[in-house]
Amino acid sequence: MMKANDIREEFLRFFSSKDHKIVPSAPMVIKNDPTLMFTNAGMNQFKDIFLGNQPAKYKRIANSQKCLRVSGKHNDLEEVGLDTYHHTMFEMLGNWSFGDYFKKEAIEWAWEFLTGRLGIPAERIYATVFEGDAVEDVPRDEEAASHWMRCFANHENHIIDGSKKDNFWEMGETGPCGPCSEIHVDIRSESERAATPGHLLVNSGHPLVIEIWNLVFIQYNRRAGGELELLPDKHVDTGMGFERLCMVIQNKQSNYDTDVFQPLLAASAEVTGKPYGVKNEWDVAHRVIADHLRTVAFSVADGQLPSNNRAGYVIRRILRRAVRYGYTSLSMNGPFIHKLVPSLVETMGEHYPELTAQQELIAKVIHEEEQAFLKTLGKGLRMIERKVEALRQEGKTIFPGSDAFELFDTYGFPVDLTQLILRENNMTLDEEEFRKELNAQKERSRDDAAVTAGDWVVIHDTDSTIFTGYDHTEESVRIARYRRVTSRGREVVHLVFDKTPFYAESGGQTGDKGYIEGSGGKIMITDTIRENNLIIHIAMAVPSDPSALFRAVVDATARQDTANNHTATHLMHLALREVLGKHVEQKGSLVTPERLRFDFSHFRQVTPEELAVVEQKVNDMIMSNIASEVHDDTPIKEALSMGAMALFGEKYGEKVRVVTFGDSVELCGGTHVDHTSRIGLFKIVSEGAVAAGVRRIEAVTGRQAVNYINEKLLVLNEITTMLKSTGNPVANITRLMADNTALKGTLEKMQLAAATTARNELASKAETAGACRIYSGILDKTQADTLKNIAHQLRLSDGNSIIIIGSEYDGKASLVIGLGDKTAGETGLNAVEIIKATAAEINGGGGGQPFLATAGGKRPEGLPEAVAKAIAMVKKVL
RNA sequence: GGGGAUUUAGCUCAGUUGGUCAGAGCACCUGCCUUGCACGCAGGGGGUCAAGGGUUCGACUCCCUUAAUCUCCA
Repeated sequence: MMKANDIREEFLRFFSSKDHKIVPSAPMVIKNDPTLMFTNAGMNQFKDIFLGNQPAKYKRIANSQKCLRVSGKHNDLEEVGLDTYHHTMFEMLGNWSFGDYFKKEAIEWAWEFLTGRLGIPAERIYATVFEGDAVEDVPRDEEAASHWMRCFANHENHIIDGSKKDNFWEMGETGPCGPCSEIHVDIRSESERAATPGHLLVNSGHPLVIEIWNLVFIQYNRRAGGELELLPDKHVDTGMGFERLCMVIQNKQSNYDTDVFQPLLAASAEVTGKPYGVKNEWDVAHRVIADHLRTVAFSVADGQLPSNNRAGYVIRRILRRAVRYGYTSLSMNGPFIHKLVPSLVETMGEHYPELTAQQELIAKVIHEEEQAFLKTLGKGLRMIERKVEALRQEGKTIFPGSDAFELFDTYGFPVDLTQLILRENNMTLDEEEFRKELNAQKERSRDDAAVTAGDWVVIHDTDSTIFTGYDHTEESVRIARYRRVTSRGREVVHLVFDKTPFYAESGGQTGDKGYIEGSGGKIMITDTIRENNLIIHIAMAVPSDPSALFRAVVDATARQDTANNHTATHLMHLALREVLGKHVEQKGSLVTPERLRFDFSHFRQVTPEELAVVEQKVNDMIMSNIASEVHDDTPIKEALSMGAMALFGEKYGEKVRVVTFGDSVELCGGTHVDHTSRIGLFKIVSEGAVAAGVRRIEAVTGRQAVNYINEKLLVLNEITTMLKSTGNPVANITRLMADNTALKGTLEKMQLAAATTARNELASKAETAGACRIYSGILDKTQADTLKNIAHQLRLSDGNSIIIIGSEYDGKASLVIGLGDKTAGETGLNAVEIIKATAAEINGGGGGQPFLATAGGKRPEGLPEAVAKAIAMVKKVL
């Protein structure tokens, strides 16, 4: 039997023999494309070539690409596990032609590979061709059909017309597109095939009559208005599902039965104690776990950790889906998926060294995520139990959809789990209401997210922008093209130049700001971003004459600050590896003019001592005034042999830019200082954790570092000045704190004593009215709190008391009325009423409880009046 | 990007349309009893109630802003 690894090799060898350049898989996580979070098709890394933003280096390319289909147009997540062929992550084998061969060769070679090299019988193969579409005014793809007719010895019923839905491929709303031709294979048994001919089952969702290869013939461009225009260069883009191909070649009925998944399923069965192939519910769960583990592990290896937004959140949800299946179907209520990582590394680590290298991190991240999710599950379970109990008390059996939605929306408690629990309690969910709430939320998000991009207006046709910013911050430029983009009612303009000194956000370094200036005046550039390889300058307006020549000027101060921070990041990376060890790998980086932020793999806290050493090493390198050495267009192999640190999950071309400062050698496209001394000073500001096994350091350099230290020194100076001491401020403060606690103790005692004195004095002057005793008076400079205290003590010690006291403090008047328990209960007096009536005298307001009320006012002179009035009020009742 | 939620002692969390309310369990310290498998008893330390404004006689509690974290939707 041909092993999966052999099949992949055979594919690459075959197309290599047809003069194709074999390229490595791009990372799964996409960094420079706002329309796409993950690579979801083999063609993603060649998108710029199709769009005409970049010339093709090779006319023919073939590869195997890691893909993820979990968001956007292709979202297979909820299907995974239920059947035997959906995956979140899969490998796509593909061959490409960029303006080179077209339909004839693409079809002939596909045929030759499948039937000749892999020996798939011709009678089991079916090909579809585009039937044409009247609305689009596109005819049937006769060209493709004629080539297929020459392949099949007996083509009757083997060439099938397909609709626009299945056989017209589009990348997105706009852009390159064209008809496609799919190859389907029938792997049913002889008897089944005799009973129902295969061509009737093509594209009908039969699990054993499946599409394995899609040949896309890109010949049109879809404009924003919806019309199609013919492309001058025609391209071929093909994709063949690797796991499905393995299933066909290995004579299996399911992708999961191939040697790609079997070891994982076996490990899952082992760890959970539930064998595969015994019970459908268990099997579904095992498949979910095997698939999702692959996805999460590769994602972490590519540098994308689970997090609470965007791509990271997608990864988190995938892992949670696996945990949930383990929890409900396999009774796993503790973390276990992380235990399967070694098995994955064993089967795929050889071809994907990034898995092996980061095995420990992957397992640790997964473990932590499992624990966190099990905790939210536990929380949700408690909430749902409370609600179920409340419903039971009321004798209801329908669980409100709004409650289920709240559990789901706010607490992340899966709705199918809610339903499961309700079934166990003989209750049902109001699903309609739930859906209504969900749709309402979707509506809100859609309204908010509306972004409309206009067509590019081309002024000067150029292949790609030349970046001159490594050497210049000013440049005379022409606008190559522009477009207007509206988002949330605000319009911005995207400008592309023929060449530019502006650095576009990339590799963690933020984009340059600045302006362009022409005869019509200045236009500010607020940011520079990168879409794939296009450098886009974000401006507020289109110049009056876009075809004119402009002077493009980068904000040089911000650029210098950024360069300081970027170079310092490299130096710190090196220092961290020297101090902590070689396991330190960059996991994220942000370089702005203000500061730098660096995330890296490390399993413990970095101690203050280690931080100090790192900081010292970086400052030593700064003071050594090391000159930069930059090698553009270095072959990647040569760069790596120079000791350059390549990052997993980063896409590198064959030629790379190498930035060297002494022992620090990195592959980097960013802007740097020419000598390290320009950085001036490096200061670490904070260190902390961002995820399991990942630490974050924030630091400042240059002017910002000086500011930072000055601010700290200012505080220290203030402290020493306040202490009036030249000695050690720490010792002084320690002593002060000790004194403070001691003083607090004495003060408390004295206050108690003063309050007791005041109380006694009030008691001695107390006058009797009926059954009650009135304690009244004006105390000397007493805080409202203390007054309250005294009143409270009096009312507790004497149930028949009426307390009316006031005092001036800090220019303000306070008044407190208290009633003993008996007074409050029997006389009908209410402290709140009294205080409200009397507070006017001190020009204030008040309130409280019936037995104790307070008031504050701005007129201390009114205090005697207020007290007298209160006494009068009380006496009237008694 | 939008909606919802959370933030109180070292940890896990209580805190009633604003009012003697800053608490519990675990952990920690001291003493006693005892020596093991969350031992028991007594006493004790520890909190700018995320940060900053505002309303109020009075704010952990109400309002606004900010931050971090969680969560759903895009």
